[in-house]
Amino acid sequence: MAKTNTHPTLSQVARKAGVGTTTVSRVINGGDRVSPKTLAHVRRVIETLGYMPNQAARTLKGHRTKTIGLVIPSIADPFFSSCAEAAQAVARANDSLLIVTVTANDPRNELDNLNVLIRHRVDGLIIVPADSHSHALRDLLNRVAIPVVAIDRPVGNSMIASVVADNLKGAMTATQHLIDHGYKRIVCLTGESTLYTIRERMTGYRKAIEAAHLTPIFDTSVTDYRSAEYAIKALLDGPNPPDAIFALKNSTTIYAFEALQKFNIAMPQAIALLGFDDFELASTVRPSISVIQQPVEEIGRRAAEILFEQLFDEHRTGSPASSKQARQIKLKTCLIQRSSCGCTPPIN
Amino acid sequence: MAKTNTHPTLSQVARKAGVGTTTVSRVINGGDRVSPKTLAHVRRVIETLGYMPNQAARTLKGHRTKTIGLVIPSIADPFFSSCAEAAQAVARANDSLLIVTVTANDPRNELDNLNVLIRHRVDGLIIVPADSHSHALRDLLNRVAIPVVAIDRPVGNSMIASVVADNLKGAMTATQHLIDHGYKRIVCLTGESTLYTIRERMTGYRKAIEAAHLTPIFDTSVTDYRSAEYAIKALLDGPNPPDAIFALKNSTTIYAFEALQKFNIAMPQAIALLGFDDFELASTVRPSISVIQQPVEEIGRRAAEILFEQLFDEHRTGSPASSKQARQIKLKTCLIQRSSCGCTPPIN
DNA sequence: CGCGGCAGTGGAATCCGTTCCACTGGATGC
DNA sequence: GCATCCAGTGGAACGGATTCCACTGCCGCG
Repeated sequence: MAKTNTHPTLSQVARKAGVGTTTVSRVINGGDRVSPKTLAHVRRVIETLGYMPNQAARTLKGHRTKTIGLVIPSIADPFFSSCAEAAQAVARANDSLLIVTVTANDPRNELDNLNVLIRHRVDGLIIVPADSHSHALRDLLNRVAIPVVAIDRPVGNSMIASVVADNLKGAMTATQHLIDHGYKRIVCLTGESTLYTIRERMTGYRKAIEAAHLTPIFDTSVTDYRSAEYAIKALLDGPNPPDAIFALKNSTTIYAFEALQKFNIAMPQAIALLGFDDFELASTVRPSISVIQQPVEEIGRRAAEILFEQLFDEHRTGSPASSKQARQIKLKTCLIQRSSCGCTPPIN
Repeated sequence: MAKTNTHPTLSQVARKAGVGTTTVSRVINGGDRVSPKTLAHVRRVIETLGYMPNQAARTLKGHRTKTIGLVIPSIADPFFSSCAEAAQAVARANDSLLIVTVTANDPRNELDNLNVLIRHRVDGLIIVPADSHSHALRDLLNRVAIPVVAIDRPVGNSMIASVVADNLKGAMTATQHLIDHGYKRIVCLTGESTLYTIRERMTGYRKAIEAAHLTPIFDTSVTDYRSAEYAIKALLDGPNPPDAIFALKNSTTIYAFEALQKFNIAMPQAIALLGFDDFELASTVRPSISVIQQPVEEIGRRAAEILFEQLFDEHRTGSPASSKQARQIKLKTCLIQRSSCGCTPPIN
């Protein structure tokens, strides 16, 4: 029952310490313009009372909330959680709190989440737009006058800064790599193909294939283990069985890998496998899987850094800094050669 | 330049709509006690102005912030991110915002994070205590009069509710399973052994081993790939090579698996492997790895549910509900039989 | 000696929703 | 017909920290 249940307030501290509220406020904000004696005394009172400033009251007055919002499809997805962790670190370094909300790629959730964050008056936003072309999203982001950075996918037709992996080039590199190693019938497993990233990767694949005068082969049917088995069986039994598989995302890669295992199809002897996006166990499974690796942490980190830069500029110039064209950053991907695609892995 | 840069306020809405602030407040809170005509009119004005209530001002008056805090070691760890996602869902269902902060298991970060959350006047807390016996932590949690639920690890010597997996029984089941299948020299790979969960698992292992009159063999040295190779080589070259390995956590399981692969040691013929904590690819690698599975989502979900129950009780009774003894919930783990430990996996 | 200036301090207005209370006018009850 | 009640509404105090401005001493300089 020692619990007070109600937080002490600044003026209670002031009264108990026999000083004015101004002084207490100064003490909790660094103690400038306060005599050392008063400082120590007030600090002691704060300690004994267990006083903690009320953020809501602060926010109400000053205009920075030291809070930024991150809107992602899922926390459980390693890609996004790594981004989140990197952004967190930057936020902390800037003395800010990161609030993460999840959309499950549903534009309605996305709008809800954004509304909540805006109510909380976040200083800025990092967002993975569920639908790159949503009007509602663009309108909302245009209306709130805070810095926004998109990651993983840009927001179409807008002045919003973005940090994404160069999916197109990555896919080209991957495809070219397979071509260079003599593969001729390279099938591209897209999984769901509505997302921006997947479409970029599809384009990259097509470009490389066409440049080599080969035939692009797309399969959009693989969305789980079962469909992977089915699709791979169909492809192998077909008239022109593929000699390589390029899977455009993690889950698809794993489904394909699993199916190939099940059919006892040797990788890379019978079929090569190359995935887009790295995952921890890609190097542990046998054969280890070659992949295009995205700079996950860098995406989160850069996005947060750009956000805080914008915040800083805004603070300096007073107005919603938009002088320089919104930056569209594309980060290089990296081909990780392992054993699933016909090239000797580097000695390990 | 269409941007306003400053959010419209409730009284601006009121003025523009030609009504009182009270009425606008009622409209944004559901529209009770407002005539349909006024309601529609005010709604229209809100729409055109793009008005969004300022959460800070709300918080300042009413006492609920509709915000709960989650303090975990890492977002990138699948175990915790799954917990977080489950807790998120419950929070959303209760119309609350979940704020996730990460400690990297550092007690200092933990205290910092808690302070930030308390400043923000979260209604309640879910926490993975970095150090179960920290005085500072207990004191802080005792002082703030808000509901707290610990997950994964209980807070020692306190009245704080907790939701954890039954690590001890899980480890006993695992060990017993190995014993039942004829393994006699079962080595236990602990990895870092300071954490509560690991210690519980160690105890479970020891109990089962001793009940079967076997000799417990602990190895605490495995913390990365290299050390796993070293340790396993040493064990196999030793006088009494083990016939089974029980790894107490994910990373250790993977390191051990990798090392066994490298040495071309057949699982489970030469050595059985059983891990604690499931991971997505445990079923994909060859051989697939048997594990003790924790009810990850359930931990997050139950914790959040208990928190909201406490919040509800508190709301009903007015005071920090602590009538019934703080609940310590232990959730059952589950043995997932796959092929790495000498038992035929269920037909799949 | 007198005045500017500065360190140290406090009073009070301010930020923006919420909510208690008071008020109006029309409908209902006896 | 008069008292009651209620739906609908607005005024204004309130919550807690920040911050502008004003005030008091005291030092130093001319």
